[in-house]
Amino acid sequence: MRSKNETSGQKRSFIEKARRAQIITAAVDTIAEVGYPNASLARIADTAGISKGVISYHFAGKDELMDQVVTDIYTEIGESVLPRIMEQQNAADMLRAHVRGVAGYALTHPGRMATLTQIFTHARKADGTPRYGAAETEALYEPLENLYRAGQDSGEFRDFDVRVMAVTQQAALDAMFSYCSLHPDHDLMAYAHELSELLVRAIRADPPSPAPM
Amino acid sequence: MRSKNETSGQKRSFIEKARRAQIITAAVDTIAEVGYPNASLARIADTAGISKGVISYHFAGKDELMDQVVTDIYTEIGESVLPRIMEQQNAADMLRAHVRGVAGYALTHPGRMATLTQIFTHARKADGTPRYGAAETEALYEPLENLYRAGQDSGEFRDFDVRVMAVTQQAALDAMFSYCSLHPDHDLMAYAHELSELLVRAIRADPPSPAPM
DNA sequence: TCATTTTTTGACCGCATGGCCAGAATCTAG
DNA sequence: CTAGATTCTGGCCATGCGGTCAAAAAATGA
Repeated sequence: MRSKNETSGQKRSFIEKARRAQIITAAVDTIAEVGYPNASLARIADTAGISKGVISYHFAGKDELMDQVVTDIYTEIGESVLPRIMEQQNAADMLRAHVRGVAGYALTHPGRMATLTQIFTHARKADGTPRYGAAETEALYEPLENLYRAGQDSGEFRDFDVRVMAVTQQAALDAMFSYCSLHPDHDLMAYAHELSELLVRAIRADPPSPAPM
Repeated sequence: MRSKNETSGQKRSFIEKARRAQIITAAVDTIAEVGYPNASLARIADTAGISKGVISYHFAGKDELMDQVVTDIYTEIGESVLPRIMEQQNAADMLRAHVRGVAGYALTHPGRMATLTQIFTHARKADGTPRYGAAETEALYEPLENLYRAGQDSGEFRDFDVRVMAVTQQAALDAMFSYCSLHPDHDLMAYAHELSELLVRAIRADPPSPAPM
Protein backbone atom coordinates (compact mmCIF):
# COMPACT_ATOMS: atom_id res chain seq x y z
CA MET A 1 0.00 0.00 0.00
CA ARG A 2 0.94 3.60 0.21
CA SER A 3 0.35 6.41 2.60
CA LYS A 4 0.54 9.19 0.04
CA ASN A 5 -2.23 10.38 -2.25
CA GLU A 6 -3.91 12.15 0.64
CA THR A 7 -5.35 15.59 0.10
CA SER A 8 -2.43 16.83 2.13
CA GLY A 9 -0.27 15.32 -0.56
CA GLN A 10 3.31 16.46 -0.70
CA LYS A 11 6.41 15.34 -2.54
CA ARG A 12 5.83 12.63 -5.07
CA SER A 13 8.48 10.39 -6.55
CA PHE A 14 9.70 11.29 -10.00
CA ILE A 15 8.15 8.29 -11.69
CA GLU A 16 4.90 8.96 -9.90
CA LYS A 17 4.66 12.49 -11.23
CA ALA A 18 5.38 11.20 -14.70
CA ARG A 19 2.68 8.55 -14.48
CA ARG A 20 0.14 11.04 -13.18
CA ALA A 21 0.96 13.42 -16.00
CA GLN A 22 0.62 10.63 -18.51
CA ILE A 23 -2.76 9.63 -17.15
CA ILE A 24 -3.98 13.23 -17.09
CA THR A 25 -2.97 13.66 -20.70
CA ALA A 26 -4.78 10.47 -21.64
CA ALA A 27 -7.86 11.68 -19.79
CA VAL A 28 -7.86 14.99 -21.65
CA ASP A 29 -7.44 13.29 -25.00
CA THR A 30 -10.12 10.73 -24.29
CA ILE A 31 -12.69 13.24 -23.06
CA ALA A 32 -12.02 15.53 -26.01
CA GLU A 33 -12.49 12.64 -28.38
CA VAL A 34 -15.47 10.73 -27.04
CA GLY A 35 -17.00 13.11 -24.51
CA TYR A 36 -17.15 12.86 -20.75
CA PRO A 37 -20.00 10.35 -20.49
CA ASN A 38 -18.08 7.87 -22.63
CA ALA A 39 -14.69 8.52 -21.08
CA SER A 40 -14.70 5.64 -18.63
CA LEU A 41 -11.64 4.78 -16.59
CA ALA A 42 -11.21 1.72 -18.78
CA ARG A 43 -11.19 3.84 -21.91
CA ILE A 44 -8.80 6.38 -20.45
CA ALA A 45 -6.48 3.58 -19.38
CA ASP A 46 -6.72 2.16 -22.87
CA THR A 47 -5.72 5.52 -24.36
CA ALA A 48 -2.76 5.67 -22.01
CA GLY A 49 -1.83 2.10 -22.88
CA ILE A 50 -1.96 0.96 -19.28
CA SER A 51 -4.17 -1.19 -17.12
CA LYS A 52 -7.24 0.28 -15.49
CA GLY A 53 -5.98 -0.42 -12.01
CA VAL A 54 -3.03 1.94 -12.48
CA ILE A 55 -5.37 4.92 -12.44
CA SER A 56 -6.90 3.76 -9.19
CA TYR A 57 -3.41 3.30 -7.85
CA HIS A 58 -2.18 6.81 -8.66
CA PHE A 59 -5.41 8.68 -8.08
CA ALA A 60 -7.88 8.42 -5.24
CA GLY A 61 -10.64 8.01 -7.80
CA LYS A 62 -12.11 9.43 -10.94
CA ASP A 63 -13.02 12.61 -9.10
CA GLU A 64 -9.45 13.40 -8.14
CA LEU A 65 -8.36 12.73 -11.72
CA MET A 66 -10.90 15.22 -13.02
CA ASP A 67 -9.87 17.80 -10.44
CA GLN A 68 -6.30 17.53 -11.66
CA VAL A 69 -7.36 17.85 -15.29
CA VAL A 70 -9.36 20.98 -14.52
CA THR A 71 -6.57 22.51 -12.46
CA ASP A 72 -3.96 21.81 -15.11
CA ILE A 73 -5.97 23.33 -17.95
CA TYR A 74 -7.01 26.34 -15.90
CA THR A 75 -3.44 27.06 -14.97
CA GLU A 76 -2.35 26.78 -18.56
CA ILE A 77 -5.07 29.12 -19.80
CA GLY A 78 -4.23 31.68 -17.17
CA GLU A 79 -0.56 31.64 -18.06
CA SER A 80 -1.42 32.06 -21.71
CA VAL A 81 -4.09 34.73 -21.52
CA LEU A 82 -3.27 36.89 -18.51
CA PRO A 83 -0.12 38.47 -20.00
CA ARG A 84 -2.04 39.43 -23.13
CA ILE A 85 -4.66 41.19 -21.04
CA MET A 86 -2.18 42.99 -18.82
CA GLU A 87 -0.34 44.60 -21.70
CA GLN A 88 -3.47 46.48 -22.77
CA GLN A 89 -3.90 50.13 -21.88
CA ASN A 90 -7.67 50.40 -21.41
CA ALA A 91 -10.60 48.28 -20.28
CA ALA A 92 -12.16 47.81 -23.71
CA ASP A 93 -8.93 46.47 -25.16
CA MET A 94 -8.52 44.25 -22.12
CA LEU A 95 -11.94 42.78 -22.75
CA ARG A 96 -11.06 42.20 -26.39
CA ALA A 97 -7.75 40.65 -25.38
CA HIS A 98 -9.59 38.31 -23.05
CA VAL A 99 -11.97 37.04 -25.69
CA ARG A 100 -9.33 36.73 -28.37
CA GLY A 101 -6.73 35.38 -26.00
CA VAL A 102 -8.93 32.54 -24.85
CA ALA A 103 -9.86 31.85 -28.45
CA GLY A 104 -6.18 31.80 -29.35
CA TYR A 105 -5.49 29.32 -26.58
CA ALA A 106 -8.27 27.10 -27.86
CA LEU A 107 -6.69 27.16 -31.31
CA THR A 108 -3.25 26.30 -29.94
CA HIS A 109 -4.57 23.51 -27.76
CA PRO A 110 -7.52 21.93 -29.51
CA GLY A 111 -9.45 19.69 -27.20
CA ARG A 112 -8.38 21.27 -23.94
CA MET A 113 -11.22 23.76 -23.90
CA ALA A 114 -13.73 21.16 -24.99
CA THR A 115 -12.56 18.88 -22.21
CA LEU A 116 -13.04 21.63 -19.67
CA THR A 117 -16.60 22.22 -20.84
CA GLN A 118 -17.32 18.51 -20.85
CA ILE A 119 -16.17 18.08 -17.28
CA PHE A 120 -18.07 21.13 -16.05
CA THR A 121 -21.34 20.13 -17.63
CA HIS A 122 -21.24 16.40 -16.98
CA ALA A 123 -19.22 15.65 -13.86
CA ARG A 124 -21.51 14.93 -10.93
CA LYS A 125 -21.08 14.16 -7.28
CA ALA A 126 -22.34 10.96 -5.75
CA ASP A 127 -25.67 12.56 -4.90
CA GLY A 128 -26.19 13.55 -8.52
CA THR A 129 -25.65 17.30 -8.14
CA PRO A 130 -23.13 18.95 -10.45
CA ARG A 131 -19.62 18.59 -9.17
CA TYR A 132 -18.46 22.01 -10.36
CA GLY A 133 -21.18 24.42 -9.37
CA ALA A 134 -21.61 27.93 -8.06
CA ALA A 135 -18.30 28.19 -6.24
CA GLU A 136 -16.22 27.34 -9.31
CA THR A 137 -18.06 29.64 -11.70
CA GLU A 138 -17.79 32.44 -9.18
CA ALA A 139 -14.04 32.31 -9.65
CA LEU A 140 -14.61 32.98 -13.33
CA TYR A 141 -16.96 35.89 -12.83
CA GLU A 142 -14.92 37.87 -10.36
CA PRO A 143 -12.00 38.85 -12.61
CA LEU A 144 -14.44 39.85 -15.33
CA GLU A 145 -16.43 41.98 -12.94
CA ASN A 146 -13.28 43.70 -11.75
CA LEU A 147 -12.44 44.50 -15.34
CA TYR A 148 -15.91 45.92 -15.92
CA ARG A 149 -15.73 48.08 -12.80
CA ALA A 150 -12.37 49.44 -13.83
CA GLY A 151 -13.87 50.47 -17.13
CA GLN A 152 -16.83 52.03 -15.40
CA ASP A 153 -14.58 54.00 -13.08
CA SER A 154 -12.52 55.28 -15.98
CA GLY A 155 -15.65 56.29 -17.86
CA GLU A 156 -15.08 53.87 -20.72
CA PHE A 157 -18.07 51.75 -19.81
CA ARG A 158 -21.58 52.83 -18.98
CA ASP A 159 -23.48 51.87 -15.88
CA PHE A 160 -24.67 48.27 -16.10
CA ASP A 161 -25.06 45.15 -13.97
CA VAL A 162 -21.60 43.62 -13.90
CA ARG A 163 -22.86 40.24 -12.77
CA VAL A 164 -25.28 39.85 -15.66
CA MET A 165 -22.57 40.89 -18.06
CA ALA A 166 -20.03 38.48 -16.57
CA VAL A 167 -22.44 35.57 -16.84
CA THR A 168 -23.27 36.60 -20.38
CA GLN A 169 -19.66 36.94 -21.49
CA GLN A 170 -18.68 33.60 -20.03
CA ALA A 171 -21.68 31.93 -21.67
CA ALA A 172 -20.88 33.62 -24.98
CA LEU A 173 -17.33 32.28 -24.84
CA ASP A 174 -18.50 28.76 -24.04
CA ALA A 175 -20.96 28.93 -26.90
CA MET A 176 -18.22 30.11 -29.23
CA PHE A 177 -16.19 26.99 -28.54
CA SER A 178 -19.16 24.66 -28.76
CA TYR A 179 -20.29 26.18 -32.01
CA CYS A 180 -16.88 26.20 -33.63
CA SER A 181 -16.13 22.63 -32.64
CA LEU A 182 -19.47 21.61 -34.11
CA HIS A 183 -18.87 23.67 -37.25
CA PRO A 184 -15.13 23.40 -37.91
CA ASP A 185 -15.52 25.40 -41.10
CA HIS A 186 -16.32 28.52 -39.11
CA ASP A 187 -13.13 30.50 -38.42
CA LEU A 188 -12.68 30.74 -34.67
CA MET A 189 -10.61 33.90 -34.63
CA ALA A 190 -13.06 35.67 -36.92
CA TYR A 191 -15.81 34.63 -34.54
CA ALA A 192 -13.78 35.92 -31.61
CA HIS A 193 -13.27 39.29 -33.30
CA GLU A 194 -16.97 39.61 -34.00
CA LEU A 195 -17.89 38.56 -30.48
CA SER A 196 -15.46 40.92 -28.79
CA GLU A 197 -17.02 43.77 -30.75
CA LEU A 198 -20.51 42.72 -29.67
CA LEU A 199 -19.44 42.63 -26.04
CA VAL A 200 -17.65 45.97 -26.05
CA ARG A 201 -20.59 47.69 -27.71
CA ALA A 202 -22.96 46.18 -25.17
CA ILE A 203 -21.29 48.00 -22.32
CA ARG A 204 -19.33 50.96 -23.69
CA ALA A 205 -20.34 54.43 -22.65
CA ASP A 206 -22.60 56.34 -24.99
CA PRO A 207 -20.37 58.32 -27.34
CA PRO A 208 -20.06 61.85 -25.99
CA SER A 209 -19.00 63.37 -29.27
CA PRO A 210 -21.47 63.78 -32.13
CA ALA A 211 -21.19 61.88 -35.36
CA PRO A 212 -18.60 63.22 -37.80
CA MET A 213 -19.59 65.98 -40.24
CA MET B 1 -49.46 -6.71 -28.04
CA ARG B 2 -50.16 -3.59 -29.95
CA SER B 3 -49.50 -2.38 -33.42
CA LYS B 4 -49.56 1.32 -32.55
CA ASN B 5 -46.70 3.38 -31.16
CA GLU B 6 -45.03 3.43 -34.56
CA THR B 7 -43.52 6.67 -35.77
CA SER B 8 -46.44 6.80 -38.16
CA GLY B 9 -48.62 6.82 -35.08
CA GLN B 10 -52.15 8.06 -35.50
CA LYS B 11 -55.24 8.10 -33.31
CA ARG B 12 -54.62 6.98 -29.75
CA SER B 13 -57.28 5.86 -27.34
CA PHE B 14 -58.39 8.39 -24.77
CA ILE B 15 -56.85 6.58 -21.85
CA GLU B 16 -53.63 6.14 -23.74
CA LYS B 17 -53.27 9.85 -24.36
CA ALA B 18 -53.92 10.50 -20.69
CA ARG B 19 -51.29 7.99 -19.62
CA ARG B 20 -48.73 9.43 -22.00
CA ALA B 21 -49.42 12.92 -20.73
CA GLN B 22 -49.07 11.71 -17.16
CA ILE B 23 -45.76 10.07 -17.90
CA ILE B 24 -44.47 13.13 -19.74
CA THR B 25 -45.38 15.31 -16.80
CA ALA B 26 -43.61 12.94 -14.43
CA ALA B 27 -40.55 12.98 -16.68
CA VAL B 28 -40.44 16.78 -16.70
CA ASP B 29 -40.82 16.96 -12.94
CA THR B 30 -38.20 14.30 -12.33
CA ILE B 31 -35.62 15.81 -14.65
CA ALA B 32 -36.18 19.27 -13.22
CA GLU B 33 -35.70 17.91 -9.73
CA VAL B 34 -32.80 15.47 -10.00
CA GLY B 35 -31.27 16.28 -13.37
CA TYR B 36 -31.23 14.21 -16.53
CA PRO B 37 -28.43 11.81 -15.56
CA ASN B 38 -30.38 10.75 -12.46
CA ALA B 39 -33.77 10.65 -14.10
CA SER B 40 -33.88 6.95 -14.84
CA LEU B 41 -36.99 5.28 -16.14
CA ALA B 42 -37.42 3.70 -12.73
CA ARG B 43 -37.30 7.10 -11.04
CA ILE B 44 -39.69 8.67 -13.52
CA ALA B 45 -42.09 5.78 -13.03
CA ASP B 46 -41.78 6.25 -9.30
CA THR B 47 -42.66 9.93 -9.63
CA ALA B 48 -45.69 8.99 -11.70
CA GLY B 49 -46.64 6.32 -9.17
CA ILE B 50 -46.62 3.55 -11.75
CA SER B 51 -44.50 0.56 -12.61
CA LYS B 52 -41.47 0.97 -14.83
CA GLY B 53 -42.85 -1.33 -17.49
CA VAL B 54 -45.76 1.03 -18.16
CA ILE B 55 -43.39 3.55 -19.69
CA SER B 56 -41.98 0.94 -22.01
CA TYR B 57 -45.52 -0.04 -22.87
CA HIS B 58 -46.66 3.45 -23.87
CA PHE B 59 -43.39 4.68 -25.36
CA ALA B 60 -41.00 3.01 -27.73
CA GLY B 61 -38.18 3.83 -25.33
CA LYS B 62 -36.58 6.57 -23.33
CA ASP B 63 -35.66 8.40 -26.52
CA GLU B 64 -39.23 8.71 -27.70
CA LEU B 65 -40.23 9.92 -24.25
CA MET B 66 -37.61 12.66 -24.36
CA ASP B 67 -38.64 13.66 -27.86
CA GLN B 68 -42.18 14.13 -26.64
CA VAL B 69 -41.04 16.16 -23.65
CA VAL B 70 -38.98 18.44 -25.89
CA THR B 71 -41.76 18.83 -28.42
CA ASP B 72 -44.33 19.62 -25.76
CA ILE B 73 -42.24 22.27 -24.05
CA TYR B 74 -41.15 23.86 -27.32
CA THR B 75 -44.73 24.12 -28.49
CA GLU B 76 -45.77 25.69 -25.22
CA ILE B 77 -42.96 28.24 -25.31
CA GLY B 78 -43.76 29.18 -28.87
CA GLU B 79 -47.43 29.70 -28.06
CA SER B 80 -46.48 31.86 -25.11
CA VAL B 81 -43.73 33.99 -26.59
CA LEU B 82 -44.53 34.40 -30.28
CA PRO B 83 -47.61 36.62 -29.78
CA ARG B 84 -45.63 38.95 -27.53
CA ILE B 85 -42.99 39.35 -30.21
CA MET B 86 -45.44 39.88 -33.03
CA GLU B 87 -47.20 42.76 -31.36
CA GLN B 88 -44.00 44.82 -31.34
CA GLN B 89 -43.48 47.53 -33.92
CA ASN B 90 -39.70 47.41 -34.45
CA ALA B 91 -36.85 44.95 -34.35
CA ALA B 92 -35.26 46.19 -31.14
CA ASP B 93 -38.52 45.84 -29.24
CA MET B 94 -39.03 42.41 -30.76
CA LEU B 95 -35.64 41.36 -29.47
CA ARG B 96 -36.50 42.70 -26.04
CA ALA B 97 -39.87 40.94 -26.16
CA HIS B 98 -38.12 37.69 -27.02
CA VAL B 99 -35.74 37.83 -24.08
CA ARG B 100 -38.36 38.98 -21.61
CA GLY B 101 -41.04 36.70 -23.01
CA VAL B 102 -38.92 33.60 -22.61
CA ALA B 103 -37.97 34.75 -19.13
CA GLY B 104 -41.63 35.26 -18.33
CA TYR B 105 -42.42 31.75 -19.51
CA ALA B 106 -39.69 30.38 -17.31
CA LEU B 107 -41.22 32.18 -14.34
CA THR B 108 -44.67 30.84 -15.09
CA HIS B 109 -43.45 27.30 -15.61
CA PRO B 110 -40.51 26.71 -13.34
CA GLY B 111 -38.67 23.56 -14.23
CA ARG B 112 -39.77 23.35 -17.85
CA MET B 113 -36.87 25.43 -19.10
CA ALA B 114 -34.38 23.62 -16.90
CA THR B 115 -35.66 20.30 -18.18
CA LEU B 116 -35.17 21.42 -21.76
CA THR B 117 -31.58 22.42 -21.04
CA GLN B 118 -30.93 19.17 -19.21
CA ILE B 119 -32.16 17.07 -22.12
CA PHE B 120 -30.23 19.06 -24.68
CA THR B 121 -26.96 18.89 -22.83
CA HIS B 122 -27.13 15.33 -21.55
CA ALA B 123 -29.22 13.17 -23.89
CA ARG B 124 -26.96 11.04 -26.08
CA LYS B 125 -27.45 8.59 -28.88
CA ALA B 126 -26.24 5.01 -28.62
CA ASP B 127 -22.89 5.91 -30.14
CA GLY B 128 -22.33 8.55 -27.48
CA THR B 129 -22.80 11.63 -29.64
CA PRO B 130 -25.27 14.27 -28.45
CA ARG B 131 -28.82 13.40 -29.39
CA TYR B 132 -29.88 16.99 -30.02
CA GLY B 133 -27.08 18.51 -32.03
CA ALA B 134 -26.55 20.92 -34.88
CA ALA B 135 -29.87 20.35 -36.59
CA GLU B 136 -31.93 21.21 -33.53
CA THR B 137 -29.98 24.31 -32.57
CA GLU B 138 -30.20 25.50 -36.15
CA ALA B 139 -33.95 25.72 -35.69
CA LEU B 140 -33.33 28.10 -32.80
CA TYR B 141 -30.89 30.32 -34.65
CA GLU B 142 -32.89 30.89 -37.80
CA PRO B 143 -35.75 32.93 -36.34
CA LEU B 144 -33.27 35.06 -34.45
CA GLU B 145 -31.24 35.67 -37.57
CA ASN B 146 -34.34 36.67 -39.48
CA LEU B 147 -35.13 39.17 -36.76
CA TYR B 148 -31.62 40.59 -36.94
CA ARG B 149 -31.75 40.90 -40.71
CA ALA B 150 -35.07 42.69 -40.53
CA GLY B 151 -33.51 45.18 -38.14
CA GLN B 152 -30.52 45.59 -40.39
CA ASP B 153 -32.73 46.23 -43.41
CA SER B 154 -34.72 48.84 -41.54
CA GLY B 155 -31.55 50.54 -40.39
CA GLU B 156 -32.19 49.89 -36.71
CA PHE B 157 -29.26 47.50 -36.42
CA ARG B 158 -25.74 47.94 -37.65
CA ASP B 159 -23.88 45.50 -39.87
CA PHE B 160 -22.80 42.46 -37.87
CA ASP B 161 -22.51 38.68 -38.17
CA VAL B 162 -26.03 37.43 -37.49
CA ARG B 163 -24.84 33.89 -36.80
CA VAL B 164 -22.42 34.92 -34.09
CA MET B 165 -25.09 37.08 -32.52
CA ALA B 166 -27.71 34.33 -32.65
CA VAL B 167 -25.37 31.86 -30.97
CA THR B 168 -24.49 34.49 -28.39
CA GLN B 169 -28.08 35.46 -27.62
CA GLN B 170 -29.17 31.84 -27.25
CA ALA B 171 -26.21 31.12 -24.97
CA ALA B 172 -26.93 34.24 -22.94
CA LEU B 173 -30.52 33.12 -22.42
CA ASP B 174 -29.47 29.64 -21.37
CA ALA B 175 -26.97 31.13 -18.95
CA MET B 176 -29.65 33.39 -17.53
CA PHE B 177 -31.79 30.39 -16.62
CA SER B 178 -28.89 28.40 -15.25
CA TYR B 179 -27.68 31.30 -13.16
CA CYS B 180 -31.07 32.21 -11.78
CA SER B 181 -31.95 28.63 -10.91
CA LEU B 182 -28.62 28.40 -9.10
CA HIS B 183 -29.13 31.76 -7.38
CA PRO B 184 -32.87 31.94 -6.69
CA ASP B 185 -32.39 35.25 -4.92
CA HIS B 186 -31.51 36.96 -8.18
CA ASP B 187 -34.64 38.43 -9.79
CA LEU B 188 -35.11 36.79 -13.16
CA MET B 189 -37.11 39.58 -14.77
CA ALA B 190 -34.60 42.18 -13.66
CA TYR B 191 -31.90 40.02 -15.18
CA ALA B 192 -33.92 39.74 -18.39
CA HIS B 193 -34.31 43.51 -18.59
CA GLU B 194 -30.60 44.04 -18.12
CA LEU B 195 -29.74 41.35 -20.64
CA SER B 196 -32.11 42.63 -23.29
CA GLU B 197 -30.46 46.03 -22.98
CA LEU B 198 -27.02 44.50 -23.38
CA LEU B 199 -28.10 42.66 -26.49
CA VAL B 200 -29.80 45.60 -28.14
CA ARG B 201 -26.80 47.84 -27.53
CA ALA B 202 -24.49 45.21 -28.98
CA ILE B 203 -26.13 45.41 -32.37
CA ARG B 204 -27.99 48.71 -32.66
CA ALA B 205 -26.87 51.16 -35.27
CA ASP B 206 -24.53 53.92 -34.16
CA PRO B 207 -26.66 56.88 -33.09
CA PRO B 208 -26.84 59.30 -35.97
CA SER B 209 -27.78 62.27 -33.81
CA PRO B 210 -25.20 63.94 -31.57
CA ALA B 211 -25.44 63.90 -27.82
CA PRO B 212 -27.91 66.37 -26.31
CA MET B 213 -26.83 69.95 -25.64
C1' DT C 1 -71.96 -13.93 -17.19
C1' DC C 2 -67.78 -14.95 -19.48
C1' DA C 3 -64.44 -14.61 -23.26
C1' DT C 4 -61.39 -11.33 -25.20
C1' DT C 5 -58.48 -7.47 -25.25
C1' DT C 6 -55.93 -3.87 -23.01
C1' DT C 7 -53.12 -2.53 -19.37
C1' DT C 8 -50.07 -3.25 -15.38
C1' DT C 9 -46.86 -5.58 -12.58
C1' DG C 10 -42.47 -7.05 -10.81
C1' DA C 11 -38.96 -10.01 -11.76
C1' DC C 12 -35.34 -10.65 -14.87
C1' DC C 13 -31.62 -9.94 -18.66
C1' DG C 14 -27.39 -8.11 -20.65
C1' DC C 15 -24.44 -4.51 -20.24
C1' DA C 16 -21.33 -0.88 -18.58
C1' DT C 17 -19.59 1.58 -14.91
C1' DG C 18 -16.18 2.81 -10.80
C1' DG C 19 -13.79 0.64 -7.60
C1' DC C 20 -11.21 -3.27 -5.36
C1' DC C 21 -7.64 -6.62 -4.66
C1' DA C 22 -4.51 -10.89 -4.76
C1' DG C 23 -0.82 -11.99 -7.07
C1' DA C 24 2.74 -11.08 -10.56
C1' DA C 25 6.28 -8.12 -12.24
C1' DT C 26 9.59 -4.61 -11.65
C1' DC C 27 12.63 -1.69 -9.34
C1' DT C 28 15.86 -0.54 -5.49
C1' DA C 29 19.13 -1.19 -1.81
C1' DG C 30 22.22 -3.70 0.93
C1' DC D 1 22.23 -12.16 -5.31
C1' DT D 2 18.56 -11.31 -2.47
C1' DA D 3 14.98 -9.19 0.30
C1' DG D 4 11.78 -5.74 0.47
C1' DA D 5 9.22 -1.95 -1.38
C1' DT D 6 6.93 -0.17 -5.38
C1' DT D 7 4.21 -0.59 -9.35
C1' DC D 8 1.26 -3.08 -12.48
C1' DT D 9 -2.10 -6.53 -14.15
C1' DG D 10 -6.42 -8.61 -15.02
C1' DG D 11 -10.19 -10.43 -13.12
C1' DC D 12 -13.85 -9.66 -9.83
C1' DC D 13 -17.59 -7.13 -7.37
C1' DA D 14 -21.79 -4.43 -6.45
C1' DT D 15 -24.55 -1.12 -8.54
C1' DG D 16 -27.62 0.91 -11.69
C1' DC D 17 -29.08 1.33 -16.24
C1' DG D 18 -32.70 0.55 -20.35
C1' DG D 19 -35.35 -2.85 -21.96
C1' DT D 20 -38.14 -7.39 -22.06
C1' DC D 21 -41.44 -10.66 -20.68
C1' DA D 22 -44.83 -14.05 -18.71
C1' DA D 23 -48.33 -13.70 -15.88
C1' DA D 24 -51.76 -11.09 -13.21
C1' DA D 25 -55.22 -7.56 -13.23
C1' DA D 26 -58.51 -4.57 -15.17
C1' DA D 27 -61.45 -3.05 -18.73
C1' DT D 28 -64.47 -4.19 -22.46
C1' DG D 29 -68.21 -6.10 -25.02
C1' DA D 30 -71.55 -9.73 -26.42
